[in-house]
Amino acid sequence: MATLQDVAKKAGVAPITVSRVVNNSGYVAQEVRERVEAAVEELGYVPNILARSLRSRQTNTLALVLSDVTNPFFTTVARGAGDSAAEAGFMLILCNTDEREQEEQRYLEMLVQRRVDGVLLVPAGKAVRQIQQLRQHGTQVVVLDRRLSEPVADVVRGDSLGGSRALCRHLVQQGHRVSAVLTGPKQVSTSRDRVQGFREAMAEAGLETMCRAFYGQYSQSSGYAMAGEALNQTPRPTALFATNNFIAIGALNCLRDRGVKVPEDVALVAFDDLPPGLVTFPFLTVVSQPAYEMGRKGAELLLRRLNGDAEPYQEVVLPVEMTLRRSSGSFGTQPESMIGDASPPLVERL
Amino acid sequence: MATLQDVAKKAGVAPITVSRVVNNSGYVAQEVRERVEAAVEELGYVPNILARSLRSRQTNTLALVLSDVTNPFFTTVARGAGDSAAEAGFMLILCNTDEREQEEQRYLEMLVQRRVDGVLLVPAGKAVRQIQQLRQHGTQVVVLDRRLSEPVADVVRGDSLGGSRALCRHLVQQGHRVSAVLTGPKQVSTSRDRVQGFREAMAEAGLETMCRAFYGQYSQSSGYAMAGEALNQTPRPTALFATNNFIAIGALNCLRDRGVKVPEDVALVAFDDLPPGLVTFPFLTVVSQPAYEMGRKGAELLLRRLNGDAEPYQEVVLPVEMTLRRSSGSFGTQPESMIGDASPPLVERL
DNA sequence: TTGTAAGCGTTATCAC
DNA sequence: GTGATAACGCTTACAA
Repeated sequence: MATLQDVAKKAGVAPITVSRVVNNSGYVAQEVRERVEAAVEELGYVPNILARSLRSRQTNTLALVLSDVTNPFFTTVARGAGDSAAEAGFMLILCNTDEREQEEQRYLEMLVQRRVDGVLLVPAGKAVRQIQQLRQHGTQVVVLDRRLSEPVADVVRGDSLGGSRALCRHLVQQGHRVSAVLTGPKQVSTSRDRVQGFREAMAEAGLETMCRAFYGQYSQSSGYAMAGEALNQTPRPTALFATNNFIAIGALNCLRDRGVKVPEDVALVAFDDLPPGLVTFPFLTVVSQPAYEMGRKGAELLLRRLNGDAEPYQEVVLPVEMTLRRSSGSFGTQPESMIGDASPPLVERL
Repeated sequence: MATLQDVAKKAGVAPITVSRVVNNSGYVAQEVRERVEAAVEELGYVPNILARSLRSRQTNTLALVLSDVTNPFFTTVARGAGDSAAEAGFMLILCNTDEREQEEQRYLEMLVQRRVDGVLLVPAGKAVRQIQQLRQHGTQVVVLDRRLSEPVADVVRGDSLGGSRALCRHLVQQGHRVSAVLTGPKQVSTSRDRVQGFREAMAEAGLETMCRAFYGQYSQSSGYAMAGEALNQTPRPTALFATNNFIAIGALNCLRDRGVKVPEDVALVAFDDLPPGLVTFPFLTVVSQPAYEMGRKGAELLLRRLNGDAEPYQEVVLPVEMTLRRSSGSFGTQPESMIGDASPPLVERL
């Protein structure tokens, strides 16, 4: 494989001159430039970014560390981040932690070794120490989706508290008195915030003693299990709040297996919509977050930091949107025709 | 940031000795090893993989170049590839081409510059030249999801022909005489193969003159448009075959907007299921591919190549699975209850 | 079992 | 405008 040196020899110039032509930096006479370009062409020269990065201390690479791309919410975040990165000429490394702090730690170490310029992190745990370590090694960090206990990095997240409060107020309005929230791990801020929104909405209605919170995982199986537990309570809840899409799906499966009808017997609302169109017959009342925007904004913020922006850390809270559908009984109790249902759901921007 | 040299000085050994300790390669006396490890610890030394890669000509990095992670099929492929890579200590770079050859080319060039060890490619076009170029630059390639016109790389793909044949035979069995296939770009092999399967099934039943093929994009909007065109044909088709999930969704929207009921007025079958559970009320009769396996197998094959496996190129055709559901009329014409429907769909392994 | 010397392919720095 | 020189941090090849 031809190197910059080879090109220099062939063009009869110094290596640095080739470098200047290739990178369009510094002054190069038109005549020399053409000679170099011809040599590049002839030799099929492809610059070695590793060598460049070693010297320049810039890899033009970002990483996105999240729990699972397979979750449609994160899929969309990944696409947004990827688009931002590509526009800036950066590549994006993807890492799935499955919400395990140990995996996260392992990936972060690998990323520092590779000298990625920045990391978009959806932290599985507290993350404060990890972020400080990254920064110590010269790696910038922007946190996505989740809050930090201390302001050690920029954060881009959705309005978990407001969204869940709206969703649960809706349940109260629908006449539900006994309800339960099925949520993810306690150490994840979205999990805590969404429970908090639930609590606040119930407290407003004087129902704090009538509701329960179940902590588990942001997974279908956990959603299934938690729904089962919730249904065993007495008095039995007439409404369930699933704090993410996977929990909602698990809960739905549990309800079906038990012969509990939604929304006739039990209402179900959830955080995170499935991408519009992906579901043929949208059914769940949800609060959805601007996932694509989250990925995009996060990457943009990160890139700005890399360009030396030294503003204090900021927390960007993106607005969420509530969509009322059948699962909370908002459209009567008769199943609608699966096809040809033209009545649009009610959408409220929060 | 501490370097290997710093560690060497602190431990009173030569740099190469530190290298041996860090990489667990070559002989190092226990006593020396401990001394080095202490120094590593004390200085917070993190190896610089860039420098290592520059010398060793290995980046321990793979790339996955596909059309759009947002497509649940590719999301799952990405997860499979990511898991394989992680197990081998490799990182995975993700690139979205949106089925544009120019973007693909741009990404491939960037990947060569970065000296990734291997590329998992879902080619937007013919790709033969691109693959040869990559290999010329020392980058291994495994092609996913799509066939190549010449055997220039390993291929891991699903059984498009067999799957679509089965799906379309099913349509014939259901009594459909006039039908149409809505498919992606002509230059993509899956698109051609699925049309071919459709044609073969129709020919078997002597219906070749009663069917039409519409080529477009693997997108919702294209699916919508093609369904519209198909419905304008006379005689109007009573069955549509969408060759991927996005086209199916677009078609479904078109049918709904036109007040055409599925499956009463028109039957719809499709390639690619949505991940089980992701859809609350599965409705579409589909052939689904083992997406996770495809990503995993592809990455494994690639890693084996990197380890010097010199077998001739192989084409791995993964079996697909047909699932009969309501959209093809397999379960009668009455909409079933959306919840509490315990009757399992019919699944056939091909 | 450990070390020396050279080089991987660039770019930063400074000089002309 | 162009170039010489050194350096980025590591590993290969060979020697001791």
